[in-house]
Amino acid sequence: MFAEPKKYDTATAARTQEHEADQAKSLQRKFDQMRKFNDSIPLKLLKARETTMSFFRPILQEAGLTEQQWRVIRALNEYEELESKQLAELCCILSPSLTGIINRLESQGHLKRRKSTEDQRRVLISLTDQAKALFRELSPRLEGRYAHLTSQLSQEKIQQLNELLTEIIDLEP
Amino acid sequence: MFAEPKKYDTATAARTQEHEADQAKSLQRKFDQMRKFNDSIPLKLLKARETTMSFFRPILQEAGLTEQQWRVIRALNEYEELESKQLAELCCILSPSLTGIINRLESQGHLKRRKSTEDQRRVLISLTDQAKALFRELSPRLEGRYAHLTSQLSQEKIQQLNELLTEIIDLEP
DNA sequence: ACCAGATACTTAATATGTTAATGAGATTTT
DNA sequence: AAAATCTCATTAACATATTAAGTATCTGGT
Repeated sequence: MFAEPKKYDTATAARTQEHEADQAKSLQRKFDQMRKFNDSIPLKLLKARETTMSFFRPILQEAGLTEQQWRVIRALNEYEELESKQLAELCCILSPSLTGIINRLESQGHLKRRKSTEDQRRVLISLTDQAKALFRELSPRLEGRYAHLTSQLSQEKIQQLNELLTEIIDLEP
Repeated sequence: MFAEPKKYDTATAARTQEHEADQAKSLQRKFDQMRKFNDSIPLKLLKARETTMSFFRPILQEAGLTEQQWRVIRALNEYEELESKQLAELCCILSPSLTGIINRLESQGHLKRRKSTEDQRRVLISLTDQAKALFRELSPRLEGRYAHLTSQLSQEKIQQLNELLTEIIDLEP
């Protein structure tokens, strides 16, 4: 059995429908026997991530940082110094994107580049004192928001979710 | 107790480390008592989504479609005709992005725009026959990949994951 | 009927995502 | 050792994400 086919039901859309006869048909699905648009793990992962990020965005925005920039700073705070490639893998950011992010953070005085002495191809990246100070300032507030987020689910659910996500992450196409 | 602090351990990094004495220190964490970089729900959601999308990307790429474009086509295939705003909410795409996506899909002949007769502000969007045909061609292959993906987890885990994600999606910051 | 405010979509500006190609430096092969 | 190959970072070209501002249209109160 499938769940009852829910019509498009955000508050806005509900209001919209009343005033829009054009769409009487569009809100009725064609094939209720097929997998629904919303019944998609990738889409739900996207939406879930969006919700979780909304907990942190205001703080980052106030600090003038994007979420990707914060990920980079956070990773460097933990590992001291990393190659571009390592940073990319840790932060889940592709190399070409990371180049730009590093450029901007560098020009803002948040991090330093140096070339590896042993392999001139590799670039080693680390935080400046300024960025370390920024991290110490923002981190507690963001951790507070993280606690607020996780406190709304039980400890078991967090555990479950972590395990499920880890399992998915390790799947191979 | 915390898990043992894992060093950065992708295959590439492992190779890298051997040749890179510069980083002996960087791979050792500073404060092992704090929440780890990788121990983050938002990051795991991002990585999990990335893994799941890797199941579909080759097919979409071969068809010359981005994942966002496919999301739009898929939604329109189900709802026949939608307003820009409804489409944005369904697909989890912000209006400004959607404008561009719609423009490109329209110029490729995949969809049609028309203005609502009752509210001149609203734009109603629907698929062309060409796009419907494309959907019928791609859908089975993509559903096959989706089945391949879900078959690697038990039915219960899929169920669990769906519930957990739905719960997170509905959280309010 | 009028007007202040709300709504839908678009534009603008900047940052990032994505794939392909490039250039410099290392590694392997012959 | 020289050539072919591989690797890392960057650049290029295009698509999308994000926030703010703009335009046209609609709504509700007066």
